[in-house]
Amino acid sequence: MSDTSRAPYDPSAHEAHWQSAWEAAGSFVADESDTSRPKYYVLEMFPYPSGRIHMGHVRNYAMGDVVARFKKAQGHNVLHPMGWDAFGMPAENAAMEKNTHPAKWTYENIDTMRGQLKKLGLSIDWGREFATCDPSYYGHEQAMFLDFVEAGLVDRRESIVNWDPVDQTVLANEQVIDGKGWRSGAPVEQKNLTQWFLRISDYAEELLGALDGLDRWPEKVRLMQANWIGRSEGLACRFDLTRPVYDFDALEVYTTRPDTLYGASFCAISPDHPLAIRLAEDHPALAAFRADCAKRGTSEADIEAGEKLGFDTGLSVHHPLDKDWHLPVYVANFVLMGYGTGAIFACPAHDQRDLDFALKYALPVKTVVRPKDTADFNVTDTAYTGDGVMVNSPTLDGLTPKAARAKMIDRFEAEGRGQKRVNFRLRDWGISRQRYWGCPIPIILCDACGAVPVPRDQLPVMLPDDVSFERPGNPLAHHPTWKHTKCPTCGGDATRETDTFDTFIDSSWYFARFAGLNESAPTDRAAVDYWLPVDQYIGGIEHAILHLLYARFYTRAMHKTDHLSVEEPFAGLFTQGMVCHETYRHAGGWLSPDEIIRNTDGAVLAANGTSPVEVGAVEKMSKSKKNIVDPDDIIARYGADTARWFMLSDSPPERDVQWTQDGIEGAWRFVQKVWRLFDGRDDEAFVDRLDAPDDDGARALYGQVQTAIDAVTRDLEALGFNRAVARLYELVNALGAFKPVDRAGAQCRAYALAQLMKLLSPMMPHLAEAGWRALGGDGLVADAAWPQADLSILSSDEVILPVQVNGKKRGEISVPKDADEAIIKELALNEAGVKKFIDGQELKKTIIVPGRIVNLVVK
RNA sequence: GCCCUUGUGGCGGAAUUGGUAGACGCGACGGAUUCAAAAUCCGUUUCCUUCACGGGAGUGGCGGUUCGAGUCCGCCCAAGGGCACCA
Repeated sequence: MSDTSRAPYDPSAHEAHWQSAWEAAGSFVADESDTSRPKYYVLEMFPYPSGRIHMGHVRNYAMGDVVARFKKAQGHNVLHPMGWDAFGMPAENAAMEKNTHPAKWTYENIDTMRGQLKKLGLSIDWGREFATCDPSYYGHEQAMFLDFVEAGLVDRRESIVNWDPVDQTVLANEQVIDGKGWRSGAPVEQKNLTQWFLRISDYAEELLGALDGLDRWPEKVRLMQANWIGRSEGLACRFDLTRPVYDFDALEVYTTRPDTLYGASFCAISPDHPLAIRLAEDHPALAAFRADCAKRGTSEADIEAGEKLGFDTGLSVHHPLDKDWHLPVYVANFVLMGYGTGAIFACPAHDQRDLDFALKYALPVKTVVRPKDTADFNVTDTAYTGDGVMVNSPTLDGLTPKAARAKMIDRFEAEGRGQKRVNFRLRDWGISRQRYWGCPIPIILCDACGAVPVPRDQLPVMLPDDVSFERPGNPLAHHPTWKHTKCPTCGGDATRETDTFDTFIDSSWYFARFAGLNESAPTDRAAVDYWLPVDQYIGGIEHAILHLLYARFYTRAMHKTDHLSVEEPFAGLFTQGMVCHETYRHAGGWLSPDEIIRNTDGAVLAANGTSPVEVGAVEKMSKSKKNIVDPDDIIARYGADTARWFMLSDSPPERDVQWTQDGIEGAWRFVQKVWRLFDGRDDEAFVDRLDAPDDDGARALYGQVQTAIDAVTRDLEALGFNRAVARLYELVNALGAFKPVDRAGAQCRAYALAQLMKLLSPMMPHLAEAGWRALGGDGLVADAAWPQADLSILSSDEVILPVQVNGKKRGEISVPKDADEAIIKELALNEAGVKKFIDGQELKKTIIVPGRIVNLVVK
């Protein structure tokens, strides 16, 4: 063995080399015409081109890359594409702040970020890259929208939006801060605009029911979607007004608790209910109340947790089951117009919101459900919402609430005074955005003909380049010529729709476009039929509801319009956690990690001075807190493999991970440790297959290799990257400790190293290639097959069984694998440590779990 | 307010799903190597008790089921997430 200690591993000398080698070999080019292998589609949520990649991207794409490389090694035909979710507000904000064009800003960012991603060594088929702001993408999106219009999937109607009167723009909820526009500071108005909607609510039942089939989705995401869809069953019925006002003679009420009708106390309508609006015209006090409600938050959390406020209209309604029972009608801030009918009857005893309201306005509280096994029960300050027995309710007493609900619905239906109704919380998807940097809605508005689709041969409707962001409002609407056109139907003067699509539309079908870049249609049918559904989709939990639900709906819409044949886009979903970092703060504000110094005594100081720094909470990396580590800096210093390895180690992938300097240094040391395994072993030939050696030491190493292959395979199968990392540490430690004493030992070591490189390759692809080359392996390890574990060697003839006395471990015995229970019992009773604890006591029971454990129960 | 998730050493976390709690990594401590340092290598490291052998306790808290509970059940506490135009 020659003494050929190598230089430390220098990633910059290797990584670019292997990246070009993969590219030259076409290792990651997906080929849908290859039917010899099962397909596997791995997709990570494509990034918004915000400027530079961040550690969250590194983590997300490292995980996806491990899956892609692992599946390829296992013999799958893998599709692993990448593109850009390139439309959206940040580009317009940049245009306003930096006086640059959104397209220029976006495409420059894409160039930067593509370069950064390539440096990570991801196994991506870059030949399929596109950005959603490419006309070649959004043109197809427009065509598909027209298909949706023809298929009856689209509506145009009025809807209320948050309107910033100064910026002349619609605001997202998150842009409304304390009722004011985030940029202008002007009080936000509620404005009615005519907008386009996709009829996702038609699919509510279907989208809910199909969740059950998504068995490779996190339970949490399925639950969030189910709650979002919010299916409920209830009764829709009329409460007649005791005296009609204007043209209202009744309230249409929806309730999920018809069983509690005899506990009714009052009725309440939403501040946005037509009756409330009409009444407010004649009653200034009510108008003021409505204005007050509009200023408060509209989110469910705001409403539920906030103070319940009401306005007594002075009107009353007949109780539907008792003409002489009159209930007062309030306008109440906790009743939502967008849900049900915007009018409720309230049973305070069995709904906390109603109870809060009733106590505040001194309205009656009548208990109609009592818990089982309680005789005397009356609600005072906590509503009772549990199961139980009906009381104080003629015809219902003694029934369960569930049975009472059914009985009431039957009765109302039989008497023709109401119907059972299934209601959903899910509302139609408003897709109009009054913004420039999005896909233009391909519609022409004509005074004579209404909304007319742009003729197909005029697609795509391109965004104009020459726009100005100096005036507030939508640049498309201000453009001197863009919107003026002729009506395709009547030929008269008409204007284009100046709204653009919600960018969630762009991300609702990009996975289908990746399957094949068809120039003449949105999808390449053969390609989408082959590749879809996505086998493993990976992204942030923040997309649990909207993006994933919209994509599920959109896939169904594409199915209906014959653009693809699946209904569910993502067969497997994984949501990874965030990358967090400590925060640092001193007198001058937040400091970034490279602006601080840690003294040997642990004190933290600002780098350019001695001012003490307060170490704050570990939080998601964000620009505002400056707790960011730039992937480029890390790659330059440690290389992509080290960065990837650290992002995969330590924390379970679904949980948040904390970035630490110690952690990245640990990963770096591991890289070097693996590289040192190759020191002084350049004489031995490449060994990829080996029978179990006879020599004890080599045999043990061989066994450890098999254990590692088996464990890493199962860990990667289950996306347990952190566990796979731990297994590889063990194998490397074993290899480091192994000193071959003869030729057979050296061969076993060469064999172990080759298997290690294959196991390491999905996570540290560059180092694995360098090691594979050092071993003299054929071709690229990226193209090598995944190893198969030979587990037969691990089954030894003797097993070690722990022995418990009364459930506490007191010793161990080594027994033949197929020993019968009498022998095991005999050995266990005589084990020295065990004996002490059973001496002089009566053995009451012996539990022997074969191959697992022995438990002796004494008295 | 409603719905959900998570609580294991100094830290990140393992634990074949009811069977030896603390794998693996980080940190810390001790040692080897070195003129010295870095790097590397070898140990120790849940807590309490004991000179030691050993013993006791222990997976947020309190109960329960079981021969056996981190794992299952009930109640409680704490932290985090979601609850309709950010992507």
